[in-house]
Amino acid sequence: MTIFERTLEPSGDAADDLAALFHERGSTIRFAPGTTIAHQGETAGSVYRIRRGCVRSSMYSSEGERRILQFLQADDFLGLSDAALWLAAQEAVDTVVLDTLPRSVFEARLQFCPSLQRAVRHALATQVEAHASLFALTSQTTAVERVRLFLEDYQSSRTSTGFVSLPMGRRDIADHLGLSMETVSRAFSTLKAEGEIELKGANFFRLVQPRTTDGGYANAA
Amino acid sequence: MTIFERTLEPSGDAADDLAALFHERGSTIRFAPGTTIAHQGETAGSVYRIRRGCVRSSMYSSEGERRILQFLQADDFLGLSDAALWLAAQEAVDTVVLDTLPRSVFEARLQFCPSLQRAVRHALATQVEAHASLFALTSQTTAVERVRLFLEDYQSSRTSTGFVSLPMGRRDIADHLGLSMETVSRAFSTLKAEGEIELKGANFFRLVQPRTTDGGYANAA
DNA sequence: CGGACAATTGAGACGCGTCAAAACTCGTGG
DNA sequence: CCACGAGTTTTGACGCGTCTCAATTGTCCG
Repeated sequence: MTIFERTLEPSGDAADDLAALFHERGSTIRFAPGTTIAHQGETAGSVYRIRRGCVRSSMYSSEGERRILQFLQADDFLGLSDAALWLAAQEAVDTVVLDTLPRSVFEARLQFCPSLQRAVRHALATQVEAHASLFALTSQTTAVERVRLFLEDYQSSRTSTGFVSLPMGRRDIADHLGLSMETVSRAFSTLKAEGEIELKGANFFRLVQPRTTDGGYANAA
Repeated sequence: MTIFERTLEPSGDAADDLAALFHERGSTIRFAPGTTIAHQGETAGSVYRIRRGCVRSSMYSSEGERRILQFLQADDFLGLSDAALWLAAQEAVDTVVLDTLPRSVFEARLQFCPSLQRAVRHALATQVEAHASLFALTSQTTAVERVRLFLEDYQSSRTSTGFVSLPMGRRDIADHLGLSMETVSRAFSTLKAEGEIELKGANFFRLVQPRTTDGGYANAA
C-alpha cells in the first residue's frame, strides 16, 4: 500500500521561474554532513534551494527530543513560508550544496511576479501534502509496515534504478517515523529476512516487489 | 509544556481581504452534525470560510482507517491549496455554517490581488504549522501527555474563559492523536483524578493549572 | 591492524490495543 | 413525571508490540 494518492500536479513553468530567480540572483553555499543550515526559532533571513544532497527538517522539543518532519532533496525549497522564524531546524544529512537568496530580495520579487506567487503556493501545498503523507504513515500501522511504507515512498520520490541510497542513519529514520532506533533496525532485518528488500551495506536498499498495487489513502470516490 | 512556539504573526489586513471577498461574492451554506462538506479525492470546486461550528479534516485509508489532521473553527479557510482534489474529507462535527465561493471566482481574483496572495500564503503556512504542532504532539509522548497537550492547545486556540466546549467525541480525539478511543477515555479519567482538568459532562473541560510555563518545542535560540 | 561509531541482536518490562461489559447521557414517548 | 432505548463514555482484563537497557557485531578510515 502506498501512502496515498497525490493530489497535486507537477507545476512546470512556475517552479522554473522560482529556480530561475535563484540562478539569477542567488549564491551557492556548501554544508558538511551533520551541520546546521538554519536553527529552529532563528530569524528566517534567507530562502534556499537544494542543488545537491539531503536536508532533514528537525523539530526539537525543550527536552531535546527530535522529530524529523521531512527529508528534502535536490530541487526542493526551504523557507518559503511567510513565518518570521524557522519552524524547524534545517540540517545537512550528507554534503549539501544550496542556492541561497536574501529574504528581502525574494519578498520584493514576489510582490510583482504572479508566476512566483503560484510557485510559492504550490510549494507550500506540496509541503502540506508531504505532512499529510507522514500522518498517514505514522497512524495505525505496525513498525515493520511503517518502515516498508517509508522505503516505498522514499524510493518513489528519488529517480533511481537499482539500489537507492539512504544518506540518513537509522536514528534519523526512527525520529522520522516515531520509533526507536532499535525497532527500525529490527524492521530492516525483518524485511530483509522476508525477502521484501535487499540491502547493500546499511545505506543502500532495493525493494524486491517492484510495486504493491493497492492504494493506501485512496482519493478515488 | 505547550506544543511549540508560534512562528507566524497574525496577518491582519490580508486575512481581512480574504474574508471580504467571501462576504462580497460568497453564499452561505449550513451542514448538519456528521455530514460531509467535501469528500476526499473529489474535485475541489469551491473554497470555504467557516462562520460557525467545528470542521474536522479527515484522511481515510483504503482500509477505512481514519486520521483527523485538524479541527477547524470559525474564521478558518478550506481549500486554499492549489491541489485539484481534496486531500482530506471535510466533515461537520457540530452544526456548521460556511461561506462558499466557486473556485474559479477565487482563482481569478487571486491573479490580480497581491494582498489576497499574501493571505493565501499565510493560511497555507498556518496549516503547515498546525501539522508540525500535531507531529510534536504525537511524537514520543505518552497517551495521557498527548491528551493533556491536545487540551492545552485546543483551549489556547479558542477564545473562552471557564469551561471549554469539546464538540467532537472521544473517537474523534483518538483518531486525531493516533490512540484508541478507550485510551483517550482513560487519559481523561487520569487527568481528572490527578486534578489537572475538571469535566462538566463529557464535552466540557477546564484546565485547573492556568498555564504550565515551560516551552515544549522551543524556538528560542 | 586497530579504534570509533553505527548497526544489529537479545532479554525483560511496561504501555497501549483489543475485546467485553457496565455506566452514563439524552431524547422520546407512555 | 418517569420509564425506556440507542448511542456514547467509562472501566476492566488480557495479550502483544515496542521501548529500554545492554551486549555484540559490523563498517569505515586512519
